[in-house]
Amino acid sequence: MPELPEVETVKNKLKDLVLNKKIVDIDITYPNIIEYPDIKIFNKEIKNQRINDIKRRGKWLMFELDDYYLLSHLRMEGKYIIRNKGDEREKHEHVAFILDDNTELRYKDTRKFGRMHLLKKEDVFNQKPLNELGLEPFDDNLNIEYLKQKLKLKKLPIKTVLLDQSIITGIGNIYADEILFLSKINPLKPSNKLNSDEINNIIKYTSQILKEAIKQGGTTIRSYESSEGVHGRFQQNLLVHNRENMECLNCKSKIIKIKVGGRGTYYCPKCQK
DNA sequence: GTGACCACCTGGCCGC
DNA sequence: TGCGGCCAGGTGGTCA
Repeated sequence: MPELPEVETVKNKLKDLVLNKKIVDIDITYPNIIEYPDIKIFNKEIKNQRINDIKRRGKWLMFELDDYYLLSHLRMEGKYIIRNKGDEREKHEHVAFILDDNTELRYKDTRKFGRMHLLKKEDVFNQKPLNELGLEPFDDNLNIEYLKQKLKLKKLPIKTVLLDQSIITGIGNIYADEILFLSKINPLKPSNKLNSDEINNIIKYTSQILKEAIKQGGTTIRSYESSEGVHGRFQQNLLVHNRENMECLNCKSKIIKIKVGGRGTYYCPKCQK
């Protein structure tokens, strides 16, 4: 499932492939992917827009066009692929952006969870979905005062709160487990019970883990791979996630799996009291 | 305002 | 071997 490092990897890969190309046509076979605006307007407005840059905010890919930003969230299994114009459409390829060099940028999403928005450039940061996002993990403003303020009213388990994109954006289920393991915090601990050292550790390890994951090209787990079939290597670095019944790399206890807020959560009961 | 629950989806896995 | 049911999970919507 693409989290921040995977989206960053996709962004960098796509920049090599589609920058400065013009979208001359579009073919959408699963309209629900288009969240905003109405699909007829989307179809009309995106034509003849050039892809001038690709950015990222949290888990959102931002294609900077002439007049608009095309925002794309990959959710669980979304990926982008380049094909030649007219190549047979493969299963699960729901959107084809036909480019001016006789290639097509295709959005493929097995589970159809991904969503796209087309927003006027001047509006993009002050309307949904970007205006609801919290700080980037590498933002200098992500400090103990900020996080303490955000956590003090939250009684929910810290694992659940780490997944709240309005506080820190970009953390998903895999990296939340890893951050809490390194921070030696039990995922069930109520957020408002964390002390300053624990909050500091979360800030420190969030940045450290995500930076390392970006360096490794993200994590390839289950069905996720980035565009063009690129596999991330960070899964080799995972300390607890997906390691149920295996030995803790720190204390040799058994890693256990529980549900927190409905999410599969892995942790070491001895290291994370 | 907060928190719990559900829907969206499909493929993989497990038990029978 | 084939079938049915459960599970995976990011996000938004609804309801208490």
